[in-house]
Amino acid sequence: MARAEHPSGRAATLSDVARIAGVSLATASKAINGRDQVAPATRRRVIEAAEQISFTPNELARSLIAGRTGTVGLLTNDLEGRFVIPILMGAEDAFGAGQVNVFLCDARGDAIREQHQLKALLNRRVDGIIVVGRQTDPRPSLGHDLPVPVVYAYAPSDDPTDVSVTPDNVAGGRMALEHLLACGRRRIAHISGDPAYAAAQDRAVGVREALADAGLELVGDVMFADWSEHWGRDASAMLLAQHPDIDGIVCASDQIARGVLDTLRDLGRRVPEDVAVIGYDNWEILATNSRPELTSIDANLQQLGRAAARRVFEAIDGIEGDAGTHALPVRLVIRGSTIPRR
Amino acid sequence: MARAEHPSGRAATLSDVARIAGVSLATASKAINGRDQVAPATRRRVIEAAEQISFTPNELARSLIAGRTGTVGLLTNDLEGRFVIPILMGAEDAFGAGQVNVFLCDARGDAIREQHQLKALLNRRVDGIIVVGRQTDPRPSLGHDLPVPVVYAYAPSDDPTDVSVTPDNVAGGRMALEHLLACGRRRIAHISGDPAYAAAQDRAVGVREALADAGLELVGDVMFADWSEHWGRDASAMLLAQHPDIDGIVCASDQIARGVLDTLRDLGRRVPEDVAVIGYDNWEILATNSRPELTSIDANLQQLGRAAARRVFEAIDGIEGDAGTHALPVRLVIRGSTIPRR
DNA sequence: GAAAGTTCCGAAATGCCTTTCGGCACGCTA
DNA sequence: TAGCGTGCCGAAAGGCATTTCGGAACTTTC
Repeated sequence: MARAEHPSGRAATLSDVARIAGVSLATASKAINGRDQVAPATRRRVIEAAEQISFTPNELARSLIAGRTGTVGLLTNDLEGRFVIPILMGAEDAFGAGQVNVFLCDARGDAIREQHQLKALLNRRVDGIIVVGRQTDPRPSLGHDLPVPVVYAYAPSDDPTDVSVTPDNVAGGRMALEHLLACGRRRIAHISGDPAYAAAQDRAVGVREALADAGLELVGDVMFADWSEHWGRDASAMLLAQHPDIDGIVCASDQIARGVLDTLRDLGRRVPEDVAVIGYDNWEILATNSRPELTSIDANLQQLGRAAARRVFEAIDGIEGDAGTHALPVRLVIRGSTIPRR
Repeated sequence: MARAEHPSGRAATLSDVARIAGVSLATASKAINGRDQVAPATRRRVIEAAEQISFTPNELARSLIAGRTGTVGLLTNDLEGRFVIPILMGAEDAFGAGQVNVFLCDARGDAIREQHQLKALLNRRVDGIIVVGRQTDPRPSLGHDLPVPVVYAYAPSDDPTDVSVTPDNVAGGRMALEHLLACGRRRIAHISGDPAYAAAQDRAVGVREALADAGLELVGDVMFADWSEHWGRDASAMLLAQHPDIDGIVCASDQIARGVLDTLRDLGRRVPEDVAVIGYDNWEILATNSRPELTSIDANLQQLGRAAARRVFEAIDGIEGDAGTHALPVRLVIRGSTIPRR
């Protein structure tokens, strides 16, 4: 096994360094941490000694004194899903490599397990917690009797006095529709996902609002079912049978949009010339491999993660964050399914 | 902000408990940790006191004494990719919720950053480290002068004296081909991905071996380019133009297979009746949404993660693991692209 | 040359918990 | 009643690093 016992048999400690350098613990500590009250020559001696035995300060002991650990817990229920990861990356990014470390816990959707994880995190004295949900539906709050700040990301807390950050799905729906309008489309339908998801409802609201603002109406009703390609194929087939004159489709996910593209192709409709299609999520692997490539709404999840991390930071530093759910802006990524490419 | 200062202003400590219960620190510790040498009545009193002020032992102090922290570092370069997550889940799973916690670090492919992360992990005195690569190509070893055991997952270490676990790509290629043979196919081609990837080469080896064992030869050469749907579409178009009589295609990824299915559909070939297609990775979102659904090879990544965790465990407990790269079995997932479904 | 002021270093306390070991009190045996 | 064993509790050390504060050694000033 890749394990090399140090010569001493244990990791080097500060007193080892002090002994070798011929100074006291206190002096060694000061020298290494760059505090003054240490003569340059002494400092050099200490640092050399430290390097010699490759001393690294025990972060545990440090944390014990400092009262903060420089760790943050990330509690999720949806590692499998693709939404958590970018958020996690954003958070890790914001925390800065090496400064703060993230404890990752996946509760697998089990409330008991979540409690366990939470307790473990608190025992480890994390400085803060980010809770990442699997959908944008509100989730139960962890409560307020926790000794550390908590920020909810993606899925907001159901308690309005908690701090939550979530993507702005209404704005996303609106943005998608406005793009189709800008592309000259007027007969637009909306194929959505599972109606039980707040995300589906919110995006539909945005779509409707934008249409109303333009003095238009949706062609047919919003079509709800699930988030799959299958549904995208079926829904669009039904849609075109009923409304052959349609010229734009807003899809509530890229998967749905992929299905829609398939059907349109089968039916001989050209995209985007005959029908423009826009997806949602900007899941690159899907969006950039379709024919044509898929215009989509990107929820800026990495930025969401950064925002969550920033708020945790502020709270740790004692800055009062404003409670409530903060909807973060999304962005449009234009590809060939709405605007023809050479 | 969701932060409730404890009445005392700080988290409860063991001495608080002891004071309230009217016993000494030592007794309080014993009572709470279920050690004997404590009278039942005393124990009860202590536990009540602890609950009253919601005391939770400071894991930091504990770790400091125990010499082990119950934490493991997971060092990766590929959070974006889809391979790390199942491995991570498997590892988390094996470690058991609440027993061991995982520090997640993403080095973003930057060696400097990786060094930083590594150092941070060591400072935090993790008990072990799992290194997860982005491809199955060997990666540089972290070296042997580390005070904790290291296990490499997915991407093996380039140092054969390290412990590595990786999926068995040769067996996977073989398995894919044998399945096509079992389906009665004899004129089989292989569309692979980026030839620079060990995974692509290994799978091709397996395919060739299995063909040779059956006394057959590959139709055409192995086609290498990249892992995309685009390539799958283009490659299969070329293939069918040259070898119209083909009846089976092994694809080195599900993405490629999706492209192949598209082309076959466009050309009016029925799958699986005319041509059977098998993918690789068993990426459900792709495999179960295609027409027909895609038979694929699953690398059992979650199990890989568990195996890595187990080996780290063993090493922590002082059990000598056998060094070298361990290829873990993969499995076949049969769907409609090779066997007709009603 | 003595008083005052700098520099630099070290002893000790601190944070929180576990564990060892000594000792007190009680009950039992001879 | 003396002696011994047993059960229960507490003082103190230990793990690692930081910080405060007192003091020794040296320099400056008059």
